[in-house]
Formats: sequence, structure tokens, C-alpha cells
Amino acid sequence: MSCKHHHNCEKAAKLTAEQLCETYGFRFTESRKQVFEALISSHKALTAKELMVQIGNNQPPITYRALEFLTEAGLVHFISSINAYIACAHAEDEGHISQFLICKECHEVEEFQAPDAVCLLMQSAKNGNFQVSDTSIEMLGVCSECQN
Amino acid sequence: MSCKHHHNCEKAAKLTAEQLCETYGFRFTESRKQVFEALISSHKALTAKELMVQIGNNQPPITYRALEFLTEAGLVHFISSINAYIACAHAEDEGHISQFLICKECHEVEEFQAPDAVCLLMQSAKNGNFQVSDTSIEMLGVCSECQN
DNA sequence: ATCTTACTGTTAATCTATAACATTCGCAAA
DNA sequence: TTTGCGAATGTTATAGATTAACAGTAAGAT
Ligand SMILES: [Zn+2]
Ligand SMILES: [Zn+2]
Ligand SMILES: [Zn+2]
Ligand SMILES: [Zn+2]
Repeated sequence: MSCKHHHNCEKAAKLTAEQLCETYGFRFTESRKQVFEALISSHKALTAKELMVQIGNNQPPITYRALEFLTEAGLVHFISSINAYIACAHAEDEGHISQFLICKECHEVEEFQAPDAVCLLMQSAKNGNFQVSDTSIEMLGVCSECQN
Repeated sequence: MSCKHHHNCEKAAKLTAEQLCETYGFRFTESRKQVFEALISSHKALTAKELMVQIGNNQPPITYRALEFLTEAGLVHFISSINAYIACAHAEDEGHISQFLICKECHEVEEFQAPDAVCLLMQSAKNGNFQVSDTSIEMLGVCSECQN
């Protein structure tokens, strides 16, 4: 599978993940690895259920725990508008804001960055004296592939 | 309750709602009215369950149907990051993009507009040849009231 | 009057996520 | 080595959110 969507793909990302875990004293265990690999090897966003099917696990807590861990570690993002998870494409950039283009045909998801837009949004919030802790930008539509 | 957050509040909004329904040949029925009024009279975002409690209805389909109708009519927005619904503050501006400041303390939600930021985001999508049909911007944080 | 479509009432099912608790694992201090 | 501790897992069951299905009613058009 090609990798136009990830800055550092699969192997590199796994390395980043392992290092990140070690840095903070956590373990990149088997179940976490399984979930992460399932996500990084698919550029699509996967629901918890789809993940469970893919890694052959029908015990929800195991998958949900791995997802919670990976999400908190910043290795995976949760896309609330479609209730699905995706491996982060910029994990090395810690604490960055999540911005997604989500194709409703093929479910492929591209994580992109538009710092200038984010800046304007932050400005808006600041004008309202609102202290932002978490921002999510989710754009649903049809990707270039699926427009044909 | 004061109305710093709505451009046209309660009565006016209800009127807009009724007109909008009539225009498209739909009815502003009792259950829809109940749900809409519960939302418009609270500036907070309410979950489906909270709504059901508030309008004294424990038959999910009724509430969910009303919510689906109101959402499709553009009178109510669904805020996916917190699984809650809020009455739209700009219903007269049809098809506008949803942007929210969501206070995680008091759960009050402000719908705001930042057209220049949206413009930049659209540009980003366009550069990737991505055809956007629906955009949601959700900023979680602490409102000015709750910072004290 | 009857036809059609929108809308409601009700029951039950499905999908999604978490609680609770016992067990094991990895690691470090005694 | 062994003891102790927190992190992580295994397992069962439950809670919570949303929808399917189908029968029935209401309102406007012809
Ligand atoms: Zn990311
Ligand atoms: Zn696509
Ligand atoms: Zn709105
Ligand atoms: Zn607040």
C-alpha cells in the first residue's frame, strides 16, 4: 500500500510509538501494538468494532483500553463525527491540533495542518475570553479518488 | 435567563422554526416543539437523555426523531465531541458551518462564526482536491464565566 | 370520501462503551 | 531471592446510546 498520507510510515511510526512509550515509562504491549499496527497499516479510520474484527478480538475492554492508551499518548486520534479511530500522521509533533478530511465514500482519512486557520480560530476564542484546551476540525466530503 | 448567546432568542427563534417548517411542507409538531423549546431555553448543549428527562419522555424514538428532524432542518446542531444537541443561533443563515466553543465546566455552548478561518480550511481542502460537504469545528475549554 | 404521505406509539433489538474484580506481569527495593 | 507494588490483562456482566420494525393515527390533496 502506498503512503502518500503519512509523513513517516509504518516502521518509522512504530519506532516513534515505542520510543514515546518508553520515554514516559509505559509499555508498548502486544494488544497495544496490534491495535496500533491495524490502524497504521490502514489509512482509513476504523471503528472500535472494525478493529476488533481485524485483530480477531471480541473482548471489548482489551481494544478500548488499547485505544484509550494510544489516544492519550497522542499516537491515535478519535474522530468523533464518525466514531472512528485513526493513527496519527504527526505523532512527533506532540500536542498538535487534529484536522481531518474524511471521505464518506471510501472512509479514507487525511490528517492535515492549517496553522493559519487554527490561529484565526484561537483568536476568535480569545476575543470571547474563552480558554481553549482542545480543538477538533473535521471536514466530511469526497476525496479526489472517489470523485470519479 | 439572559440571552447574550442568541441573535434571535426564544420567541423569534420559534417563529423562524415554524416558518422554516412551513416553507418546506413539514409540520412543527408537539414533540418537535417540545424538544426545540427545551434546547432553545437552555443555552447548554443537552444530550438525548437529558432532553428526554427534561420533556418527561422515556421513549427514545420520539426524541431521536424530533432531533433528527430539527437537525436536518438546520434548527439544531449535533455536537459530536460531547454527544449533545444545541439549538442553532443562526438558523436564518441556512447551510452555515457549525463552530462551537464548549465549556467543559458549565457545559454552556457558544456558536460562533469565523468565516476567514473557514475560508482557509476550505482552501486547504481544495488544494487536496477534496470536495467538502460538511464541516465541524469544536473547541473545548473553559468559558469566561467559569475561569473564576 | 378516499388516498397518500407525514407523523406517532410501542416493543424490542442492536450497537457502543464501561464497571467490576480476580489474575498476572515487569520491575525494583529489601 | 523474595517480597512488594503498580501497571497491564482476562473475563463476565452490565450500562448506555441509538435504531429497526411495524402497527396505527392524523392531516392535507384530489
Ligand atoms: Zn495527529
Ligand atoms: Zn474516497
Ligand atoms: Zn448554527
Ligand atoms: Zn463555563
